[in-house]
Amino acid sequence: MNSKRRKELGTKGWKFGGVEDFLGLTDEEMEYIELKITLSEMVKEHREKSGLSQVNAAKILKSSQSRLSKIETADPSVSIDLQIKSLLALGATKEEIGQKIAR
Amino acid sequence: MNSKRRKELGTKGWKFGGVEDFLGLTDEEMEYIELKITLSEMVKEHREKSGLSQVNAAKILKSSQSRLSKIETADPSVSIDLQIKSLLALGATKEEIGQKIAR
DNA sequence: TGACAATATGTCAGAACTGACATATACTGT
DNA sequence: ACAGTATATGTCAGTTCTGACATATTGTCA
Repeated sequence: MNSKRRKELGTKGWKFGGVEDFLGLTDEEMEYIELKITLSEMVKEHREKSGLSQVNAAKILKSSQSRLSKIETADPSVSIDLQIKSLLALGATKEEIGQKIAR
Repeated sequence: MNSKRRKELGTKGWKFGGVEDFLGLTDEEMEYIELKITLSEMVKEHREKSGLSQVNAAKILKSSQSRLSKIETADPSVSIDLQIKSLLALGATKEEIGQKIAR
């Protein structure tokens, strides 16, 4: 990740733990963000596979189109918790989720 | 799960989505809880493998002994988010996490 | 181009989560 | 039984996340 991209994340609401701020994420922070991005892609895939718009899928999730959009774009205001609940609600299994995370 | 156990969870702070309340968890809710329990076991394993007490491990996590205990007992007040951050901080990799979730 | 559907972004009040503390219970060795 | 260590449980003020709404942007088709 170059510093331009990092700055971009920074200005969009990502803020990172300690001293390193955003000129040097720890491995741990990197993995966390990567994980979140993986899950966001997975939600989008599942939704599209079901032929649903965000508006309709949001109803299934008992949420709103705007939040679903944020889920699918790995917005910093979205927790991994919500991403996983969304995946399960869209019919993904633990197996699928784990496998995608692992590789 | 029998209804006694379910009641126990109910009284301990677990509360489940909709109509079914706790006489009939949806698959989705079951999977969510199972996932949380899996992660809680994983945190404990990792900590013990490192020979750390909850007090010492909590320092690494920048949290408290009591919260770590809750993480390891899958307390309803703990998010999957926090469990995953904890695992990463204790040195687990995405690969390990995914694999454990998947099987 | 313009109308329409889909997705993205900004904001905020209410809900859920977090770290910290106090306290309780369990486990070990003496 | 007692002291010491480890883990569990209850509570709460402060922080973060959530759903909803408004609005903006992007994509599609005639």
